[in-house]
Amino acid sequence: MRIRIAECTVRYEGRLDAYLPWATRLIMVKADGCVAVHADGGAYKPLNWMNAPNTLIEDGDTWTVVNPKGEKLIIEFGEVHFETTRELGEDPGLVKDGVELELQRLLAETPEVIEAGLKVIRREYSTPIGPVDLLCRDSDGGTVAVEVKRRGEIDGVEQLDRYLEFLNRDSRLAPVRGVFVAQVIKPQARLLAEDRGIICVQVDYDELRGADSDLLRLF
Amino acid sequence: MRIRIAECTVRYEGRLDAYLPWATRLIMVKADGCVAVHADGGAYKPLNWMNAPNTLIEDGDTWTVVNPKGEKLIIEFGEVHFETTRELGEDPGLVKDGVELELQRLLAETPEVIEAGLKVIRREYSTPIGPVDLLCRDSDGGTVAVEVKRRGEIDGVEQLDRYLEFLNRDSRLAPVRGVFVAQVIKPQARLLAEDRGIICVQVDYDELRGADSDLLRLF
DNA sequence: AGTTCCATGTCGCGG
DNA sequence: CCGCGACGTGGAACT
Repeated sequence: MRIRIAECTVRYEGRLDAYLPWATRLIMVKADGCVAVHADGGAYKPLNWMNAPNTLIEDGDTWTVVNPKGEKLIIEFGEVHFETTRELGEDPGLVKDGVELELQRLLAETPEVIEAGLKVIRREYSTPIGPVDLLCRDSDGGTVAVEVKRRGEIDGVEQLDRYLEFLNRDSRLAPVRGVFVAQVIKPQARLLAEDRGIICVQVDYDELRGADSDLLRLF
Repeated sequence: MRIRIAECTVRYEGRLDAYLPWATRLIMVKADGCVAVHADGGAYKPLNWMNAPNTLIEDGDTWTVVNPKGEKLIIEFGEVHFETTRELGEDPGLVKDGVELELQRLLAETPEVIEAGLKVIRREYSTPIGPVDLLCRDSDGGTVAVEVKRRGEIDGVEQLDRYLEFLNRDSRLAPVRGVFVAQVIKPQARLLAEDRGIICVQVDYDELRGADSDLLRLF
């Protein structure tokens, strides 16, 4: 990794055109070749950047970074206040927990938290327009399509609605009800869901983890 | 801005739980207090971060960053290979060009590139479910809702369809046709649009700029 | 390579 | 502060 703090202007020509006037900024060049230009504020996102793969050409006080798509980043330097280079080596990477897939796995193990008597037929049930998170059967023998989201928003409801439209064309499954499950469901999403006859269920991740381990303790 | 290159582990507890094993990384603390942990690769996004506003507590070789939402970032340091601090000052900020708003502005000035005889009634016409980009009247006196996108994808068509559903309930406007305008329109979006009776129009940004300045030259 | 969908999305604007 | 939509979204998983 190479770090430079310097006076500079930056021009980006690609998906849009953008320009940064003269100021002091930090320029970071990583081992994979990606370049990021940071200001001293405004969160983790750089002001300008160029992702790998790309080519960095140094020509005096001008750096030109181009990528295969034809996007271009041109940095013109004034005074360089500071510069250093250091190899960091490979990173073992991030271990995550608590995302949608985990939520789906927990719900697949304890579908009764969604609705009493609900049984999972298939996870990731494949349709031509994408996989339904959980395909279930309710206590009356009816089919239920469950869409799981961490946060329930309007596009998630529409996604489920598209699945339902398709599933209901299959005479072996029809009629299929929809259930929209999320940790939080936004009012607009709830409204649209109700309008489309889709039931909304909010679940708590920690409770779910508890219910899950309670269930496992029975065995 | 403060920069440290060091051996470290990082734990994040907040919207999810995540953990980074021991490795050499770059830690960046900006003037506004935000913290980012970078590996030597993998684009501009840090492995872990905490945005402002937050509080950084240094306790020996452990940094704890907490924010008002209760999210927490804990960095434990081993050997520190390098450290520097430097004030960069305020950044004048980025000047952008060529985004949706600009496209919308250009189209509002030359709506005839969408359809001959089209006239703009209102930009950002407000509805309870959001603003319609351009509300127009066609040469036959019919109402036309135009949704402008840089890239035309399926969710944009659905957005327009929701607007149309609403606008058609207004007897002063109905019937309202929909026109979906974008620089590129994906096949799936085009298919869905046609299915919903929505017309698709592709426009070229540079041509539009040309048409716009041609038009201005007449005055 | 193209497409779809998730994200600790982030960011900015308007109510 | 919430809601909502754009983003040079980026990134991963799957076809």
